[in-house]
Amino acid sequence: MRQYITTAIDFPNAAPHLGHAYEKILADVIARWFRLRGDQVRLHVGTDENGIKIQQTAKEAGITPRELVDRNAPLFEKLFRDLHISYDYFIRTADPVSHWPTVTGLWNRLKENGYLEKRTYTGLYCTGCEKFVSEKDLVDGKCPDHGVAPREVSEENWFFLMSKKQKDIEKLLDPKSGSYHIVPSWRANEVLSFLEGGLEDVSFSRSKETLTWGVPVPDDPDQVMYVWCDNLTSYISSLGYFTDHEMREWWDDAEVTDIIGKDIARFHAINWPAMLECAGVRTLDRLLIHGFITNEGRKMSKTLGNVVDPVDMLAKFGGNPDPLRFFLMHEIPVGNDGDFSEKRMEEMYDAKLRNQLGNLLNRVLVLLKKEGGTVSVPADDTDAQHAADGWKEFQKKMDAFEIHAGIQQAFELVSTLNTGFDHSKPWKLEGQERLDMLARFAESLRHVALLLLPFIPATAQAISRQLNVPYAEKMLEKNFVITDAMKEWGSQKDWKTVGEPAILFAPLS
RNA sequence: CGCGGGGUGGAGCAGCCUGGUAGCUCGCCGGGCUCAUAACCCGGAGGUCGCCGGUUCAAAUCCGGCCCCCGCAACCA
Repeated sequence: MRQYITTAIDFPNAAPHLGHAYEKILADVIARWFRLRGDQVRLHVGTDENGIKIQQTAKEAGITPRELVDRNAPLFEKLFRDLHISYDYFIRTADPVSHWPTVTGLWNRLKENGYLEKRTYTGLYCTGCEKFVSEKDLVDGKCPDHGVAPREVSEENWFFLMSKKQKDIEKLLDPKSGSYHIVPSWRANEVLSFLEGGLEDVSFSRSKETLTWGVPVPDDPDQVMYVWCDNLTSYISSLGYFTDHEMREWWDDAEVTDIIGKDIARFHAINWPAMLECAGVRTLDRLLIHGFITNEGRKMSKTLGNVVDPVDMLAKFGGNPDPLRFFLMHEIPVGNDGDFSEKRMEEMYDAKLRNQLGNLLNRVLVLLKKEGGTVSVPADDTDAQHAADGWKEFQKKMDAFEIHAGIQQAFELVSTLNTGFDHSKPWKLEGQERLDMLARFAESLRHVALLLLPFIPATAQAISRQLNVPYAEKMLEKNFVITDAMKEWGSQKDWKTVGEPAILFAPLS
């Protein structure tokens, strides 16, 4: 099966923060899981570089919008690489070559199909908000967020006639019979109740006076495209849609999953499929909506100055992204908001990664090494059944996008193994009995490493290398699949010896 | 009646969809082990699962009502 995973493209008016990191880690874990189960995967990330806010931020900084995005977009790309996000394509919407032709193509199709209309619109416009505001939103005649009075603006804009799509979108999102599914299902409520209120037409362009930094509207030199037509279209521009290098197999013949935050759920659930349908492109299959991350219980915001920099979190662990990946995936149920706390993260690092996982690996390997380091996993029906049941349960959770439950299961197994290790006291056993017992723990750890592979890939490989399992070197390749044989107890007949034990996670100084 | 989420031992959270011994991390008290990264294991104290009512043999879980907190709507993922 082909899987195309799209994520929200990020706004590069400033450096990335923890929220950006969270979404990409979540998407990456899902992408990795799909690959590991044998799917072909394409993971899409990028930056949303057009718009008035970029224009303004650049002006304040005394640079051009181009300079601003060229300075910030690489920060995102570097962060994603440092976080081990296995993306396949990084799109930049200010790129006239890779992005714009598709946007123009989509626009033309919407227009040809009668879904775009030019209208005169008069209203109060706040440049800070980049939108028309209604009078009831104002405080003392001023925008409450920007403290300035909006000015009355009358201009001609293109509108996307989304109201025509009310019935179609209702049908598409119907929880029972629709083809577009929202995960987790409870997140659909907000979208569905918004739909009940009736869809309105959407402003799709701005006059060139207010917006210069964006995609030009075809055949209308005074108009520049507004965010949604431009931004959402990145998901198919990266596939070359409406150009001579279309990769339709990644859309038409793939399962398409869009991963985004709750703030923009409405646009991705409604506007995007509406646009696609009107342009004659098939709609997507799944919308995964994640929550937001608070810092010590408080909303992260630039004004409060409590934004967590993911680069700091990487540096704290010597550049290893796994403690952060582990924390975010283990602590935040998919869809829910989650709280980040540096103290809590340190606790979890010590308790789970260092003391439970790292220490277990070490005690097994050290004892095995003392016996010469040979491994021969004894056949055992009970062990085999446990392994099979565990994998079945794990797959069920992962396939249902209960990512947190998947990683938690892996760590429950680690905990069980620690208990079992103490109870079976292999250090007191002799000869073959001792070797057999240790081999069982080594084999269990082999399974643990495979379970952890989507979440903390570098660590999973490090464990497998120390164990010296035959496939260890291939685990991080994109075509590596967890085969049925690998899930089977004692299946690795070529696995004869273990490698050198080494500290997996060092104490934080 | 704008929309959504939440209220579970000292702290932070899971469980609720698919009712049936209330679980996890940290902290506290005591014990064990000595293979291991001052790590690991066992036991204990601490909970009227926000409140009231209903359904049921059985409710943290389902239904109704109420109280309180937070977010969105209105820069920020």
